[in-house]
Amino acid sequence: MVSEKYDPKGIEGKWQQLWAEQNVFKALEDSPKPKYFCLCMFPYPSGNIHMGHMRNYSIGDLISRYKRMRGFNVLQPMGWDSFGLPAENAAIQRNIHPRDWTLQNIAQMKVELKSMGIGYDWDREVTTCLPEYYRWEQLLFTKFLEKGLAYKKTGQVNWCPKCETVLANEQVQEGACWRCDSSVTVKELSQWYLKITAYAEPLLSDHGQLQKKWPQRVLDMQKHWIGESRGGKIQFQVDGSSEKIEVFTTRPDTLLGVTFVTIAAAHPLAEKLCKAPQSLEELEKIKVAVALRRPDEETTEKKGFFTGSYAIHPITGEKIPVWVGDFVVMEYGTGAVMAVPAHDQRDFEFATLYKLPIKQVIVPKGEKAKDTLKEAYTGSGELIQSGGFNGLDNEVAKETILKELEKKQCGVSTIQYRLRDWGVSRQRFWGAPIPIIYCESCGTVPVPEKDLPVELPMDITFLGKQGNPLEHHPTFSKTNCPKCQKPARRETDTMDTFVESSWYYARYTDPKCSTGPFAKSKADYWLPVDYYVGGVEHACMHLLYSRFFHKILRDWGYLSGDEPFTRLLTQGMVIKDGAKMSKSKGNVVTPSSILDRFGADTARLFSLFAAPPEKDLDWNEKGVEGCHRFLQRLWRLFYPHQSVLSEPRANEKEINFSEKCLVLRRKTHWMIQKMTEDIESEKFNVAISAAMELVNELYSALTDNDKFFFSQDGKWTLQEAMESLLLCLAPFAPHITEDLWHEMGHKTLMVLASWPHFRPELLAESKFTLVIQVNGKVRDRVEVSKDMSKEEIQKLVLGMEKLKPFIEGKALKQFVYVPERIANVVVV
RNA sequence: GCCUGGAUGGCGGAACUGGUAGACGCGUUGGACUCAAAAUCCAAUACUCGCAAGGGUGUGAGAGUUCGAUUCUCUCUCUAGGCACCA
Repeated sequence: MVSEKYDPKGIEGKWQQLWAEQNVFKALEDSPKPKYFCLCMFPYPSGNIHMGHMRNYSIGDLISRYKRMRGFNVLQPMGWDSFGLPAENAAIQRNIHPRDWTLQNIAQMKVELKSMGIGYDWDREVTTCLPEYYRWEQLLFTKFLEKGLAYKKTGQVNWCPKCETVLANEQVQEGACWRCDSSVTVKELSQWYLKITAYAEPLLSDHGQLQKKWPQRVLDMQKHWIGESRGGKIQFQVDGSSEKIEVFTTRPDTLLGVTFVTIAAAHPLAEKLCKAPQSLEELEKIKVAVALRRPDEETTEKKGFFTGSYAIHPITGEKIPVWVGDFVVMEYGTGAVMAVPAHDQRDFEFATLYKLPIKQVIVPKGEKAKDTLKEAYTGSGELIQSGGFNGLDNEVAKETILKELEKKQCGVSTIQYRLRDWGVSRQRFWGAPIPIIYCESCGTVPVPEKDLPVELPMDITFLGKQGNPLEHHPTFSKTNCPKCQKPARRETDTMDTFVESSWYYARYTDPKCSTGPFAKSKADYWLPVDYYVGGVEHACMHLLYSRFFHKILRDWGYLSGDEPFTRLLTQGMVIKDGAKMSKSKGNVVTPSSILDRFGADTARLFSLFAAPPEKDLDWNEKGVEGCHRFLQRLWRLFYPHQSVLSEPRANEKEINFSEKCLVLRRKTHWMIQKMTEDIESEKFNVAISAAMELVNELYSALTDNDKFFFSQDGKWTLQEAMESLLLCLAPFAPHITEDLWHEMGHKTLMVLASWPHFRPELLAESKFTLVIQVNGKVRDRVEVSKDMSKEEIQKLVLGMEKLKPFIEGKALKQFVYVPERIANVVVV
């Protein structure tokens, strides 16, 4: 017997246990149903579940449960992105091994997740800090090396003095470390890189497959991040030397407007070209200034100097001066630009400052060159002062000129990307060791597969400074060369944690595989992920790296398909009092406190109701209470009628429904339709409101006449409404609905029930509310029959008393009638 | 500066392909129940003029298209996120 009071604590644990005992969330590959892989971005095990997690997983579980009810074989796994800095910080502060700290946190968070009643297949749990996971990542790294897609490069890297670690460009935000916010400095280090740039083109072009299924802004952000520029590389011979300066330009059409060449201070030829007096000192000054420049620094006046050397224009053969400019960066393109001051604003400013010639070569069609330019003209037009190219449309000229240069073998059309290779070395302990051995005779040798994994040692001391403790470990770095067996040194750098999260989704398809990262058959069955939910902050890093790995794994034959995630939902942050919840702001509300007070169903319902999923959610205690109140209302709708509701349903055909029942049944089927559509279109907050409307309507029916539900048709109507409500709310509030479902007499678990079908014929009405306007302003409304013709409607409307003051004495200009909606009388 | 979103009551948010603006929830007010309170139930709730009937105004601002615009077009303001000497 159901108790009078809704007691979430009493029912939630009970059903969670039953679901677990009956293994309802276990995903197997031998189902006749179509597969559905629903995935939420896995958490970093920081200690406790926070509101962002709760929102994320409520969305994922809603989709998973909904799809299961729609007849899909659903896989929803959970795991732990468990390498990372906080574990090392904890190790330093508390003298505990990062592994122990991490595993404790995982245990704690798992308890919290379970108390939320999320339907995970826990048999597929993946923990990235365990050797059974990272050994495969190490294997993949050796494949990268073998395929020439991993390489070592010495260069300037971002160095965080506090974390004592290298940061990827992507991890530097406004000159500060993305995690600890310290100012980032520059340091020379030898680093491992993965050649993501080799996949720039497919990463960009496969966006076509994601259109409409991923948020447009994520696609846009990735597109800018990859930053494709089409243009050409053009060589300028250095006058009196065999050296060539290669420039990259997107505007080969302006080639005849080149009046000088500007190179970066870090350009390899810079020193050689500095022939003018004092030019070497100038070079040094600019080098230092550029090196100290912060990424977020505002651009001031451009600085530069003439080197004393000249280059030969590839078309005209003219001698043009070579300058060094601080605005030319070595990292992009070729580190040298052809300066066209008339058609590039930066070149224009530079030329104006140093009084260099400005030559116009493009003018709007039919116009002539201006006497003086106030700024660069970057628009389109036709070529002038360009010899044989005169009169050409500049878009056409781009190709024509490049072709001419190709003939002369001093130019080629290319595509330049902004994307840079992915530096994966970290001078950190708590990460997957890079499986490399340095041998004095054999050089850089990958650890053979049979020796994997390279495991992290347990006996380790954390100082909190002096970089990676692995370097100070007595034996870790000491090993023998796999090739020649001589003593050799093991790499002590570990991998960026983004490497783990780049392929974890695939590991879920075969999480215990001990012969490889996963079996291809399993991956082919489950992948791609059908629905991926997580924060938009991962738009450019995690989501790009995962796409890169997926293409790599496809090309190496590990799996099939071009893209890892078919559909992406980026959920907003959880905000309180106008700011993101954070410890420093002291505005944190923990999910566990909400679970204790209101239960999991309320917490989940509120997470889904308070805002559309992609928008920020403002945490509001009163709103939580409102959701709790709704569930209580649902409970109380059931309780007084439990004897009626638990009776077996009669045959619908034998019931003669009163008008009142038909109205209620219409609302029931309207709700089913509305909720189905709204869930499909990710408007979860609106879906919930439809259920609330039906509950309100049922309450009203009861207030009118409390004996209503004892009549045959009333009872049937209530049973149908209640059953539909429970089924539709099941993905939002699974415990209370499961409980009431069983109270209604069902013997099987609701989790496994089918989603209800709405009956269109019950939604049909013979009447509708006609809105009557005069000159576009609403003046009245009237109930009319659907089978009235336009003429009949017009006659009815024009004869209406209420309209008289607005139309009398005026001429009817037009009568607009939109069937079943609106009638507009236009008078003048 | 550039790119992409967004702007609707006191608040969170609804609104089909251009067709009743404000669903649903919160809050507020009033009522019922109660000795009383809480809880619950019912009702009202954009602003404004009016005793009322009824009228006027209203979706960031301004224009435009239309019988009719929160929705489409243009200009602008504010705001969030992303990018930035990218050749």
